[in-house]
Amino acid sequence: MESLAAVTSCHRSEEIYASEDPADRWYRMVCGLARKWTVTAAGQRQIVDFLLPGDFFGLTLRDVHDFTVDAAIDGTVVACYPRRPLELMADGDPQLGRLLREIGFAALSRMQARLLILGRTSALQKVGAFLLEMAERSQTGSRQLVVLPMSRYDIADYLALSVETVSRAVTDLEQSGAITLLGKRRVRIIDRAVLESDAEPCPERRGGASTATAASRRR
Amino acid sequence: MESLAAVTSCHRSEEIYASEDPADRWYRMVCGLARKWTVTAAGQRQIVDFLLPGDFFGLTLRDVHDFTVDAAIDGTVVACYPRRPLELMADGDPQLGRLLREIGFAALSRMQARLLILGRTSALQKVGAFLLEMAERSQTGSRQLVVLPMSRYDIADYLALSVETVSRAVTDLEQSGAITLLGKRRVRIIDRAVLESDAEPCPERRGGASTATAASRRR
DNA sequence: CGTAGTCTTGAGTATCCTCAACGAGGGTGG
DNA sequence: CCACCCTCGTTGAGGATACTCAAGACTACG
Repeated sequence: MESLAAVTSCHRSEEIYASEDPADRWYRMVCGLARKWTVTAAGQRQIVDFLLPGDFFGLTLRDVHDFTVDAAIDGTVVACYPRRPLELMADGDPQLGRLLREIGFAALSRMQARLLILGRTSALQKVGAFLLEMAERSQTGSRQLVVLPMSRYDIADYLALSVETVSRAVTDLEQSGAITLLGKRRVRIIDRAVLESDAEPCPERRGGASTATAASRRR
Repeated sequence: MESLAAVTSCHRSEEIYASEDPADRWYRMVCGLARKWTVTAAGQRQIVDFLLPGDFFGLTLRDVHDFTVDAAIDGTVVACYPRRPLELMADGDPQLGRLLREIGFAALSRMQARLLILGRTSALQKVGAFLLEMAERSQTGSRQLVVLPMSRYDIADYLALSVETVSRAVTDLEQSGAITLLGKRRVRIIDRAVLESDAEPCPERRGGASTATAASRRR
């Protein structure tokens, strides 16, 4: 598979591909950070995914891309693979076919995890969950330390919050002792429980699967 | 592939699989409606996906499921396929391997479309986008008519809103002339533009890809 | 040293959630 | 048959949260 790879380096805000571009390549992050985004009908930039080293992207059924992907920081390096040759190669190699399948599933579960974060109601919960996600995904060795290569604006557009709210949430989390800031872009996680469910008494769950009602009570 | 299928019918709220169940099968919706959900740390039910006829689900890399899937209405029918035999069969059949890959990609793009809905800021936008999504996915012949098999509670947990807010948004959309209600669960779409970007002056977008700032202005 | 981008904080307002009540429809049992 | 219960859907009032607008500090860079 790597025999087909072409590696390129990107500076900040350089587009790797744009929405509506022909989708004839797959990509893999080598290092740095990229963001997958679109502009909504209401005119907001919505970041759909942050792409970290090891992540594949550009996967689609359609023949053009739905989103734009650009580098979030200088020195972002991506490998790209021509799609047709790759699929042809997979036709003769079940192992590769299986790998490509798994790559798709990995992207899928990343999206589902994302949905759970966006589905949180309060800003504190969203930011807390985001920090935990980044701690999980960017294994910096220590599970405590989180490096945030992206700006607060990026985080805001990722969580569908305003920049100010993100900033306030980070400040609040620090003041409540859940995290410590080591500069603007480095965070030490002190209390995971606070980030997961932000100060929630968390009553017992209901028993039966009988009805749709009860579950949505409780914020 | 269909030679491996087993078809079952489910009554309302019957679980097709539960979170943490072994993930040894894939599923395909035949008819009816199912919901994929989990309960967040804060105790809310978050519906991650509505599953409509033709949709595949249960796809994962892990050996247990992350979410629970249950039937949202009586008479929901699903086909299920044993995972290992299917993958073995794919090893010898590139065409099938390709199909399985495409199934994964379809689920992925469904999730990305979902993210865009959840990322909307106002309740009117979320509900409007939801109606358009349902109109798109459940092809009822007419592009105008939308059938909503799920309850308002389900919609609320899907959009991360309260039931009351969903209800009010639907009422507002009707009073503003964007939709017409034909009973509680049937909607006629009058003005798509209103649903897409809810009363948005929509100024021109900025030009350069130079910075992250400008895009997040505008709600 | 000025400029541009980033990040934070404050004040006021709009939106959405909570709590509460009520009506409609369906099923069950006296 | 009708009372009763349960779920669903809707509406109103009040309060909490996040957004908007505005200003200022900090950093990097030419």
